[in-house]
Amino acid sequence: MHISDINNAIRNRRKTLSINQSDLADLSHIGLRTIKALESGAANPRINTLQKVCDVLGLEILIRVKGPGD
Amino acid sequence: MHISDINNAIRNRRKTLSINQSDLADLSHIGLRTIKALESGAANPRINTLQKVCDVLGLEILIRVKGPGD
DNA sequence: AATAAAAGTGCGATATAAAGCACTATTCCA
DNA sequence: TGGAATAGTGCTTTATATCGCACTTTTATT
Repeated sequence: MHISDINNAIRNRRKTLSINQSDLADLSHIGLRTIKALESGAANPRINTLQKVCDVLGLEILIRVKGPGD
Repeated sequence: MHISDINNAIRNRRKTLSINQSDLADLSHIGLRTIKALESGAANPRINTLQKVCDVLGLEILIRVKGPGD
């Protein structure tokens, strides 16, 4: 899962967990408006914002050296 | 490499490539002041900013479901 | 030790993420 | 198909990332 698909990753994971945007907003202490922006792709979020949402969803963000076959 | 170690990941990778902060700033089209903030840890960068720097350094940002053993 | 190169930091200006609010659009059941 | 739940969007305000500039501190080289 590449970072350019943040919005889909988050949405898919949220749906897998069967919660709505409002729940995710509350659980992650992020404004609903921001969650909406995140999922609709109209966002360039700060890393902390992304991190908070990922924490709630059981997702992790990694940074690593790109391999030859990517 | 977890996201909380962004600064170290970037610094280590930059040193591996033997370039200085000023070079990295130019190559990634990010202000030197921002690169400095990034590496010194005094930053909550936007994902695009991080992405640009990672592109130059041959790093990739991933998002994935957290495994049981993390 | 002296100098140069590289990195860290304070400040002010600007751009924009994040927020709430109000409203519209879509989805989904009964 | 009508109503309820959920999701998307425009607006304004507030918080803060990003920027350049100037300066200090640290590190490296001779």
